[in-house]
Amino acid sequence: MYQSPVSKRRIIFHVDMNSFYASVEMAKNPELRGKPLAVAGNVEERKGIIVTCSYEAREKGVRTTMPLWQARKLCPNLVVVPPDFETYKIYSSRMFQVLQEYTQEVEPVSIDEGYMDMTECERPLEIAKEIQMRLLNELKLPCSIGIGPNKFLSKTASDMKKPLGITVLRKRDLAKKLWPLKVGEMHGIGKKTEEKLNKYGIITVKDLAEAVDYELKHRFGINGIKMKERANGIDPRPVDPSSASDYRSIGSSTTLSEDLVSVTEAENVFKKLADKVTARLKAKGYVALTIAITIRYSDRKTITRSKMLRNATHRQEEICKTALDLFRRHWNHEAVRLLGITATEVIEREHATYQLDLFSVEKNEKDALLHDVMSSIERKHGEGIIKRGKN
DNA sequence: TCTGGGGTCCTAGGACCC
DNA sequence: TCTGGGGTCCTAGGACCC
Repeated sequence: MYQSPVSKRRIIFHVDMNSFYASVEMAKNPELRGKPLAVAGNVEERKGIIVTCSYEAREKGVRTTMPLWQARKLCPNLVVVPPDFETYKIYSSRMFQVLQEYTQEVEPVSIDEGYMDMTECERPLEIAKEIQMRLLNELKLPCSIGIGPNKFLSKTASDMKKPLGITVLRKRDLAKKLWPLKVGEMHGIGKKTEEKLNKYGIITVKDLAEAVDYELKHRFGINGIKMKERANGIDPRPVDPSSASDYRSIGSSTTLSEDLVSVTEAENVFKKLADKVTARLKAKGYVALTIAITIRYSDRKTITRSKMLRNATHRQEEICKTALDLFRRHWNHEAVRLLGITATEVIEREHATYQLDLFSVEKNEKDALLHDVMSSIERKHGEGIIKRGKN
């Protein structure tokens, strides 16, 4: 039988920081330790939701995404602090620095979790303990570590014991540890998919592991097959250290303090959103080929509308104008709760092709001509335009 | 007094081309 | 005379995760 090169037995760690934002706040300010602490968005009631909370707060029933007023009702002495993302990023990079001392094969998944390929490690359990202790002693941050033969199992393992857990999940443990769980507890299966699976009589992970391939394929597409593989402990995805560094999209959105009902108001919001998106594109050296907007109405119905640009851009005015055009064209005049701008199809600026070719000027009509002329003026001023290209 | 903001990936339909 | 099938691009929306 053909043996793929990745069939070598692997040892994968999943390191997951416990209530990361709250833990950083406590590391920063030790007086907060042992208190029911919540990091909550804008203290304005409408935006006030729990982003993360300490285990002391969880004991009282406080949960992530819960509105602040509700959390305070459950836990009257809740200490609430606003998020401080700059500090979280600093702690995050220190955390990853520690992980990188053990292997170069570290793949950050989010600000507070990552995979490590520890296949070459002789004593994984001891090393996991060492990493956990170092993060706790040096950064004052607790974490859970899952150890398994692939990403899915290590991720599942790290979830099994929190806080400060170390859990090994081997293939031979599947029937005992994974299969009794409800399918919704599997990473990657959310509420909707769980409901759909339940409808077909698939309740536990064991049911999924034993389900008939063609039925899954028929009802869930390629994802159905993947779900079944995971339920059987199969996951060939490699740990990819480079995957975290490239973005697919960069966006910014805001829930308004009051519903908005005019284009003028929308214009003001889009200006600020475009400022943010522009700043972040520039900071990362990206330009965008497509601009999308999100409109959420007061009944929470949400639409997205997008437009491709002729030239990749990171310019605030162009992003703002495109967003506003989209808004004018698609807004149904009902009250708006949230607006967002997302730059998608982002590419590194230096990799984009610079050009102002006669062909496209001939092909496109007046506004293209105008646009290109404007752009060429900008280029003289060092702004440079970037042309959508096929390379 | 309900429910933020940052993302990723997948699907599906219509337009268009060969 | 009257219509195949494949591929790609673009747009919209949904599900999921942290």
